[in-house]
Amino acid sequence: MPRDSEFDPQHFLPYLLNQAAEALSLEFQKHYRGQYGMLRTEWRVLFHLGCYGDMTAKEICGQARLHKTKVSRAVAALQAKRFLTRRELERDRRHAVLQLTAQGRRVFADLSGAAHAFDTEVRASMTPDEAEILHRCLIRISGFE
Amino acid sequence: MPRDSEFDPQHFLPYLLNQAAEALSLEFQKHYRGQYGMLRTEWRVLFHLGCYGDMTAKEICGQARLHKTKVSRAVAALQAKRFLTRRELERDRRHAVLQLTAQGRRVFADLSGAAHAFDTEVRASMTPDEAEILHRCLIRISGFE
DNA sequence: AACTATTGGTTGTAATTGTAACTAACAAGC
DNA sequence: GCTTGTTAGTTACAATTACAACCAATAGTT
Repeated sequence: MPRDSEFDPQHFLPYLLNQAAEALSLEFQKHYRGQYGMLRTEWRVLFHLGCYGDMTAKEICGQARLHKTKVSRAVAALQAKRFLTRRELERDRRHAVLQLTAQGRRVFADLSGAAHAFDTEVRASMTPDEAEILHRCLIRISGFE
Repeated sequence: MPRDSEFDPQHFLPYLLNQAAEALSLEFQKHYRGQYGMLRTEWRVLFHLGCYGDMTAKEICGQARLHKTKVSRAVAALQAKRFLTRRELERDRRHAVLQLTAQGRRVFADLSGAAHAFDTEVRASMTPDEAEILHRCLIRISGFE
């Protein structure tokens, strides 16, 4: 019996958002973890490289809003799995452009297909209007503007 | 330059949700972490106890959807901080009812006030309609029904 | 060139979390 | 009473993450 039905965890946005995010992430994990033994950050890095093309670790940090140590370790893991290669730039050897291998691209194709299907399924529980508003709110909250 | 503007991380719900949840959680952390040295799970447990009254760890697990080990550790930490006490039930000594101390209630009052203000501020970036739809979608996604 | 600052990225270590195995209390069947 | 099964909660250990210190390459200054 709630003492204060006006404001409880169910109405606190950070909390609710966390619950929802957790629920979906746990569900989708099966695909990248079960099939390819990847961690969440690895999947994200792969997703970014597949969607936006070759880029450096730094660029991924910015785009995906991931800390550089997380990206660094994810890249090392993806490289160990032969999903990507790194090519140092001649003009500045601090940078290394990351590039999916043929195998990496196959994995990306598989997972992004699964992601699309998953996304479609989740959206099936909403009207198009709701989906659009949800998207708009989330973008705004994330601070992408 | 996106290769496939139809489907990218920005349109994948688990991803977007994660970004949004992360952004808000990081922001609100300041309150419970900075002021009271609490961890996220500790804040959640405190929040639940404050909102719903005394209950056992098991009940918190169900309500807050937290694993029992997380709750166990959070309770130990909150107890060490003198924010709650545990009272074993006579009829079944496996259960222990958790109860906020006077100090715990003060902390709860402070933090739930901050939470309310924070929530109000976030909602200020949306129309009431948007807020309501967002809430509905998140509840649905979280699987609370 | 030599000196300092900055940048891209890595690594070490401590803190946190997840998983599974465990303990203690109770319940049910015999 | 003695097994066997369940349940509430804890603990041990492995996996993951965060934070800070670090290294190497480059840029800027003198």
